[in-house]
Amino acid sequence: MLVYHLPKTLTRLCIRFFTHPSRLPPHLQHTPTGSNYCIQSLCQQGDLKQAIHLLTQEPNPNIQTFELLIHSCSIKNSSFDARTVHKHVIDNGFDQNPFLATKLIGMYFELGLVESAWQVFDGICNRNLFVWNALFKGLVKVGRGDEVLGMYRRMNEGGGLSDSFTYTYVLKSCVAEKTGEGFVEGLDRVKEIHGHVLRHGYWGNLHVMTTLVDVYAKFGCVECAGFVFYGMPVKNVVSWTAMIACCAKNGKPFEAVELFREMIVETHGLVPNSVTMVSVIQACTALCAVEQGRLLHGYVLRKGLDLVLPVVNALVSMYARCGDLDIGRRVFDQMKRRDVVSWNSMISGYGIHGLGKKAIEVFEEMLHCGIQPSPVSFVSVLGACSHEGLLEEGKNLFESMERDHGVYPSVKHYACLVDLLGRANRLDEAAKVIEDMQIEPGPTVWGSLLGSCRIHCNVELAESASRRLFEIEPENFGNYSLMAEIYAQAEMWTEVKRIKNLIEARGIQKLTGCSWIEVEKGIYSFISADELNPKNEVVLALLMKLLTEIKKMGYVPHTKVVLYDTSEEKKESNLLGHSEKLALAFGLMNSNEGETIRITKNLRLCEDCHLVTKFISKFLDREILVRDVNRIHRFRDGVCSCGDYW
DNA sequence: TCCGGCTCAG
Repeated sequence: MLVYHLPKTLTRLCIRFFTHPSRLPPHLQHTPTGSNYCIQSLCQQGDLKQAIHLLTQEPNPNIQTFELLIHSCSIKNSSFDARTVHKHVIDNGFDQNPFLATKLIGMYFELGLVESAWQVFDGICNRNLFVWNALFKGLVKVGRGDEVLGMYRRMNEGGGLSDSFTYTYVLKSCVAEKTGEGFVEGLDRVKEIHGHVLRHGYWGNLHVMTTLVDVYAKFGCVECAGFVFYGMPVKNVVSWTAMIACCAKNGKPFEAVELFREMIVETHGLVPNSVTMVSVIQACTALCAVEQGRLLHGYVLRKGLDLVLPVVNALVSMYARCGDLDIGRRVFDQMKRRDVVSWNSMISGYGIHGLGKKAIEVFEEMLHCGIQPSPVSFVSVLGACSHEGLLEEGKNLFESMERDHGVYPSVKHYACLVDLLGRANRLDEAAKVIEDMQIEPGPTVWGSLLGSCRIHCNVELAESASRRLFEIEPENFGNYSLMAEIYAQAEMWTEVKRIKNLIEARGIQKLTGCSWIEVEKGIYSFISADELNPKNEVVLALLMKLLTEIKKMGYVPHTKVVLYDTSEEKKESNLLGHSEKLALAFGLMNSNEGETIRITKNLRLCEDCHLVTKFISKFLDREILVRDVNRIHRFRDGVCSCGDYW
């Protein structure tokens, strides 16, 4: 009875109690307002079924009621109810209401019912900007970015003006499109939209500009991203983070860490958030900078960011990939909550160390905990099998993917399988797998086969794989160098020359070897040089001294990896300039006896460097850790953890 | 009244 006298605003506050018409105050019973209250109340309590039941009896539902009903359908992920509610929207004459149309479009995209979303959009005569934006947002969400640009043009032709939201969606749609229609076209579109953004005066808008930074980053254009970033009149944590992530993801981890420092030192009041931390931890992972990483871990703990799953996941991965697998495991074990990414981080951590059996163990533990494996879980565990040569286990896991877990093998999984078979010298079987594939093999799969051919010196199969690779990936230097290496191993020098001519004729950019090492919390990079750089004089002197010593122990330079047809002497000198050797010598000069040396390299470790590092680890009784693109090599007492099989 | 930017596993 009290409610009877309450003013309207207070009555609204009481809505949550009106879960049934009988609970309404008398003056609201059997009135449209009362029924609306009941439906809204039920939606808020999550009882969608009952709400819809009332809806069928309600003569006059209003816009707010429908808004809540639509929202509930998204939350409950119920397509059936969604269609019922939509039907009622139409029956009640709201089908031309732009507000509800926006909500309906959002709902249908949320439910993955793209065609229904389109129908709502097409049915609206007077579309306002919200309706357009809902369409763009939804299309990006469901990965149909390729349909955005055409609609954006149509909107412009119809005289519609964009706002900052429109630009962020349209920009993101270019990324979604990147994989589908080609890289260059996508990038051109970003530049085109960039022009629109500037012409319409959005150059100072934080959201739009940050999206631009991110989108350029996703295209790998660090320069363009930097241009936008440094041109921003006002920056906040998010824009800084976008730029840091851009560097971290695009092979410039060093710059990422520098930017992080700059952000903390030079800006006032900008506090890194969890996303910033994830990005900079990722950069440290790339650099094998575990000391930096430890400092960041401390910061994470002080700020209570260790409750944020992605942050801890990034830490687990950082320790594991930097060689501190045990610490990674400890962080993992202490997690209160784990998602599939946490598990995958741990699985791939074991994999990169060549501990396939441990990786399988963790994978099974994950299943036991009721976590549904993701496609990445299989990439990680199959990769781990491959590193330890666990052929049967790997094959069984591959077969179980679809059968037991409903995960369809993608090219990456096939690449793992081909690698697994190839490394085990089952090259014909590997080739058969490719032949029987239901999907287009693509460069990763052919690349796996070519890599295996290198291990087992199979020139014939390598030639057929490389022919395909040169066709589908004409710009990838790695393929040419791999093939040249295979010819060099077989001492087919004319063919080596032919490949080198091909590289020149096609104007392919050579990949420079680069190694990083952390010394006293500073990070140093070394670039491989064909000519010895006098700047590295001290480093080279130490290196030569070491080489003289290990030659006495039986080291013979592995000059076959040098693809120049030149004198043995010149070849040896070329080997000396490899970045990992320079980094190693630098590390030895700047560390204490007994300290582990950690180096990371952007390419595959060459046979000669591998050999030299083995000898040096024995000669100086040092543990040396080298992470190349594929795995971690732990050198101890003249032996490498990879078993010379990488 | 309706919508935004940056992150972890391969």
